[in-house]
Amino acid sequence: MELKEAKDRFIHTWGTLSTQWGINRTMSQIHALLLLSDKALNADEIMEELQISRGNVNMNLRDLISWGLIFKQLIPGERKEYFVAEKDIWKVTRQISRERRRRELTPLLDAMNDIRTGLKDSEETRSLLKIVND
Amino acid sequence: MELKEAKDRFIHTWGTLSTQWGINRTMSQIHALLLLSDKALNADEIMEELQISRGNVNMNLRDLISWGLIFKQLIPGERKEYFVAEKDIWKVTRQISRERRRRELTPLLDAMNDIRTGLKDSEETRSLLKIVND
DNA sequence: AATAATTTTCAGAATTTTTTGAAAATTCAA
DNA sequence: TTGAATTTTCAAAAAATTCTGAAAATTATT
Repeated sequence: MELKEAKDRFIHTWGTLSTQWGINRTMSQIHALLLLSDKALNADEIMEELQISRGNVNMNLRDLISWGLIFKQLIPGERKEYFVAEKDIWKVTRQISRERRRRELTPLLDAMNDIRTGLKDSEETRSLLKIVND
Repeated sequence: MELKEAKDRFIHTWGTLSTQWGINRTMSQIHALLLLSDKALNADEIMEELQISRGNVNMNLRDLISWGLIFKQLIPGERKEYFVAEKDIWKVTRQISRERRRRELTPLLDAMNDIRTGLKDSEETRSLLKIVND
């Protein structure tokens, strides 16, 4: 297998599986592409490589940045913005866990808390409280 | 807050957040409903409670069973099938992790393995191998 | 200040996922 | 058996999500 083919397969697999984790396909394909690239890439290069629109690239790059998975890199003398991925796979994993907790688990726990404090105490509430308190 | 209201809120919150984790809303609402119910419920009761179709209930019940999160319970003298959820929240968590690993992580690792073994060795492959090997 | 390059936005289009509901299949009781 | 009760399937409809592309906004250059 050639390097190009291997990379394409990796990007494709990564993108397909991600949807099952609630992450959209393009976002993870861009992430994979940057993970595998040893140089920083700009929007046009990503569009070209993945055959997707500028708007799509732009939105997903910003998402990836907000997840702390990629970073802008300004290249002196270049007008365009370039992007690089965090390459340390363990940092990546930790960062994803941290963000998920912040974005999704915390709101759930808050909602549970609201329920707990708002709930009248009674014999009946036991099973609910047991679950909500864990 | 009344118990009924608290339960409804819990089910709703659970269902909303789940989509961000790649689990569909109905599946997690049914799960939440069964988690909170101290008696086993049948399809009609779930349809009624969540206002969804029979087909939808049926499919998602089977999904939940295949995830090991709920179980069929046959009630003597009853024709209908009843369902109960695993109530121990830690067992639930462990079960979800285990299933996700089996269903999603394993295929990813397999795909990576294919790439690794199929890849010609060369100077260029280093960065890819580094990621794939971790 | 004018203009050229680049990025961002977002309404509508395309795609994907979920849901419905009626028909088919299955199960059980008489 | 027969048929009534129940469960399962699945094509089509509905809903949700993602993507496009052109216009608007921003940023840098002359």
